[in-house]
Amino acid sequence: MEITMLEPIQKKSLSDAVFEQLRGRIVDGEMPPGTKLPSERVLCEMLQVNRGALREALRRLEQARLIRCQHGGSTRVLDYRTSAGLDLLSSLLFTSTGELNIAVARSVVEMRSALAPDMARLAALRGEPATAARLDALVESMRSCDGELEKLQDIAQDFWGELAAASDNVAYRLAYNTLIESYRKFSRLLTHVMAEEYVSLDHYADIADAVHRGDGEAAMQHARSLTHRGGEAIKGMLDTVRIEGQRR
Amino acid sequence: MEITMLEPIQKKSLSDAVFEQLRGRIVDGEMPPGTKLPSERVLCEMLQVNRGALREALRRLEQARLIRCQHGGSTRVLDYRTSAGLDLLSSLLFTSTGELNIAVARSVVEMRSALAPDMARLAALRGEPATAARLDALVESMRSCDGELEKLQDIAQDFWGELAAASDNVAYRLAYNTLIESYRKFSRLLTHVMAEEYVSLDHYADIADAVHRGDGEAAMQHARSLTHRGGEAIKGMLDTVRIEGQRR
DNA sequence: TTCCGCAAAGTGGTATTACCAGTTGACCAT
DNA sequence: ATGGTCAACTGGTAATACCACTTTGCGGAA
Repeated sequence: MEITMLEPIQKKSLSDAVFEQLRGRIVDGEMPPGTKLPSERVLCEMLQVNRGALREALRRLEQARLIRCQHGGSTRVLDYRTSAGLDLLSSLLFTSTGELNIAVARSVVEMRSALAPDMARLAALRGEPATAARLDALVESMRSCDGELEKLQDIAQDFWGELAAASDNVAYRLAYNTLIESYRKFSRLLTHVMAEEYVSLDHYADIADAVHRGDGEAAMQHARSLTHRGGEAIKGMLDTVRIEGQRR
Repeated sequence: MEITMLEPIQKKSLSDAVFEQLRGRIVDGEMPPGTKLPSERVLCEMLQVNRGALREALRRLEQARLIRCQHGGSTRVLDYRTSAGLDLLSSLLFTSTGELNIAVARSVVEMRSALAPDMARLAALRGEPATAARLDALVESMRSCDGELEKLQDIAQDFWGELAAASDNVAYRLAYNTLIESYRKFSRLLTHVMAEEYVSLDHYADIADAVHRGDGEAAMQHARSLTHRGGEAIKGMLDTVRIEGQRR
C-alpha cells in the first residue's frame, strides 16, 4: 500500500477563518468598494469571536489593501483591483462555490509567459557556473522521468525556480513565489495538456546550454518558444473548460 | 508660496511599528531564516507593548510569509527569498539606514520592462473603444505638459495603469499596483533620466493607435522599444549611483 | 436664518488579566 | 528501543476596561 501521499491536516485559527470569510465576501463583490463595515464590536457579535481575533483578521485585510481602517472613523472596503497587490492572486483562483476561475488561471499563465523569457535571459547573463550545473542536473532528471508527467511538471517548476533565483532579480524571485503558489493549485488539471511543453526536453536543454554560454538572447528565445507553446495549449484547454461550464 | 506639495502625515499604530521593526530585522538578515523568535510574552516585554498589538503584527508577518507560527511550538523566521510574495518588494527598496537599494530598484525597472509590452499587447487585443479614447486623452495631456517632467511622469504612470486595466488580466493589474507602489518611491530621483522616454511622446501615441486598431503585435513592439529605452537609461543611472555610493 | 463651537456618542486603539489548547522534553514503565 | 505520562513551556481565545480620535447634532451667537 502506498502511504507517501499522506498530507498534514491544516488547522485554521479563528482569525484565519474570519480573514478568509471577509476576504471572500469582498472579492466576490458582496461588499462592493466603499461599503462601510459594521463596527468591531458588532462584527464580533455577528461572527461570534472575541475582538482580538477579529482585529488580527482586520489587520491582515488592511495589509492586503482590501479594507482601510481609520482610528475613530469607519472601516471601508477598497477596490482590490486598483489597490491590492499580486499576493491576492491565489485567493482569486477559486470562486466561493469552489470552481476554478478560468480568467484568473489564464492570467497566471500569461504572466508566466511574459516573465519567464526575461528570467532566462538574466539568468544567462548573471548566473554562475553552479547555476548551469544545477539546470543540467534538472534536465537530466527530466529525461529519466520518461512518461511520468506529474514528475516532469514538478521538475519543470524547479527549473523555472532555478532561473528565477539565478536572474539576480528580487522582483522576479518574489513574483515567481506568488505565481507558483497559484499555479500549483490548478496545474494538476493541466498535466496532460502540458505534455507538449514538457516533452520538448531539448528546449530545456537549450536554455541550460545558453546559460552555460552566457548567451542571454538565446536563453530568452528558447524560453519564449517553450512558454509560448505551453501557454497556447493551456489557454486552449481553459477555453474548452469555460465552454463546457457554460453548457451546464 | 507653493503649498500644493503638502502631504498628510502618516500616523502609525503600535502594531504598525512592531511590524515594521521586525520586518526590517528579518529582511536585513539580522534574524536569518530558521531563527527562533522569543515567546510572545517576552517579545511584549522587550518591545514594551501589549500582547494584542504584538500578535496583530505577528499575523501580518505570517501573512507576508516572513515567519511561521505554530500553536504550542515556536515561531521561526522563514527565508523570504523563497517564500514571500511580490508585495514585499516595496519594503526592500530602502535599507535600514534609509538608503535606496539599487539592486531592488533595478529589479523593479526590469520587471516593468518585461510586463509592459505584453500588457500593451493584450490591451490592444481586448481593449474596448473607450480604452483607446482614454489613452488618446492621456497622450493629449502629455503633449500639453511641455517640459514639466514630473507631470509627464505622473501621466505616463496613468497611461500604463490604463493598459494594465485594459489587458483584462488580473495578475497584470495586481502586479502593476505592486510595482507602481515601489516605483513611486524612487521615480522622482530619475525624473531627468527618464526624460528620454517621456519626451518620445510619439511612441505613446503609437501604442494608443495600435490599441485603436486592435493590433497587438504593434502595441507590443512600441511598448518594448519605449520601456527598453527608458529602462537602459535608468539602469545606467542606477549603476552610476552605485559607483558613487562605493566611493564614499 | 446661518454659522460656529462644543459636548455626547460612537469608532478604532491600547492595556490587563485569565484561561484554553497544543508542543516539547524529561522521565519512567514496558 | 518503544511508548506513555506529566510538567513546563508555547501560542490561541476570551472578557473587560479604558484611551484617542471622529462624527454627529444640539444649542447659542452672529
